[in-house]
Amino acid sequence: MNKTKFSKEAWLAAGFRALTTNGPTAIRAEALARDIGATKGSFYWNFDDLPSFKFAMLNLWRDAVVQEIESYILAEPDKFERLRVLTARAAKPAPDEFGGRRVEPAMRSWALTDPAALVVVSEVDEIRLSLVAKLLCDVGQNDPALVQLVYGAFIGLDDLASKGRADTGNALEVLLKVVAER
Amino acid sequence: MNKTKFSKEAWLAAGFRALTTNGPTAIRAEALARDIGATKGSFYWNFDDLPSFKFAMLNLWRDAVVQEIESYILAEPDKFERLRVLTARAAKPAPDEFGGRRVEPAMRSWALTDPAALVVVSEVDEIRLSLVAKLLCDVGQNDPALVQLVYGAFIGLDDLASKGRADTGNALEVLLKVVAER
DNA sequence: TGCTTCACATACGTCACCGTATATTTTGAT
DNA sequence: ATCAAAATATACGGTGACGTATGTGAAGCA
Repeated sequence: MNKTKFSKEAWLAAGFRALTTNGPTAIRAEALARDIGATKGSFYWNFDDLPSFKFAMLNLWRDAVVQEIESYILAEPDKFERLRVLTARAAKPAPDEFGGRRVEPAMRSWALTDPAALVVVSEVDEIRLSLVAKLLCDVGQNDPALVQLVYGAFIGLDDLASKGRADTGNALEVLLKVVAER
Repeated sequence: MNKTKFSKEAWLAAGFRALTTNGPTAIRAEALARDIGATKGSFYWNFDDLPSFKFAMLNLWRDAVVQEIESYILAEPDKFERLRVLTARAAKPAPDEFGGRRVEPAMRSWALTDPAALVVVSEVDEIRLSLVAKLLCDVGQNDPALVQLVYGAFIGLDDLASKGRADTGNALEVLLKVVAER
């Protein structure tokens, strides 16, 4: 299928591995090359330079997030089931996560120091905040602060989970239960 | 007062500036030296090497967190007021934050890639989770998932705030209001 | 004044990385 | 089998960092 020895996808996957294990500054041409058993030559053939490679990573992630939302959550017809699916996805991140490790905290961490990453993470936040607002609105909850609370908990619990602490699923379920009782 | 030109404190403050603006890998002897107008000589006189400098940063932060809890929250006698103070501190982080920027997200980000940082962040999480558990217990809430939810929201909203998005205070207040209604 | 120690500055060798330029191999078309 | 293009490898100059070794001005004390 792959005509070439090292596809763009292979390079990008290596990029996400580097990002999740050693942070954004670990995204380096020569290090990635060692990882996949190639040399810089292939990297600079497939990508113009490091910034454009990182740009490709960021776009890939945003597209995956949008895809995830559309295929898992919006596909669910029932209002309440949609919220349940949301917490379930939060509890156990997509199994096809790049590189096998949790990408979300790494992306948010990246955005702290890289303006290009901040742009994309902000776009994703916008998308997901709108989604949460809509889902909550569908079940009769219109408080904007509640939207921020749910999404904030989503983010924070993911961070705690990445450090092996929180049981994300239970905690978010409690929130939904509490909301349902209003 | 300072007999020496460049105190350990000045170096550590520069370290936090570097961390918050450019991430953990920006904590470099020569870069910090340029920042405070010194050279490496002073750095390696005051600290053994980079790992021990980072260790000093991590300890300083943990001590500040403990200090913060003891002086602001535990000092408050009223159960409910303690919770309110907690949300207030979350909304507007300590004004004496190192380097003038939000340290919390940077520390959690650091912990993603540095085992030494993970140890200290985990200690801090332990301390604050116990604190939240106690505060909630004091007002009659014993659900462990609720503790995780509150602390998760605390973390996540801080991250969102660092990206200029959430109004941390309002969101956490909503949570407490909801809890109070149980 | 001379000596020592402190608190830095400077000089050095090494290494990892960037991006470019230039081989070299592999693939596809004729 | 030949030739061109595609895909990857190698070689290079330059930069910035680490940690060590050594130089140096100022304080403190004789």
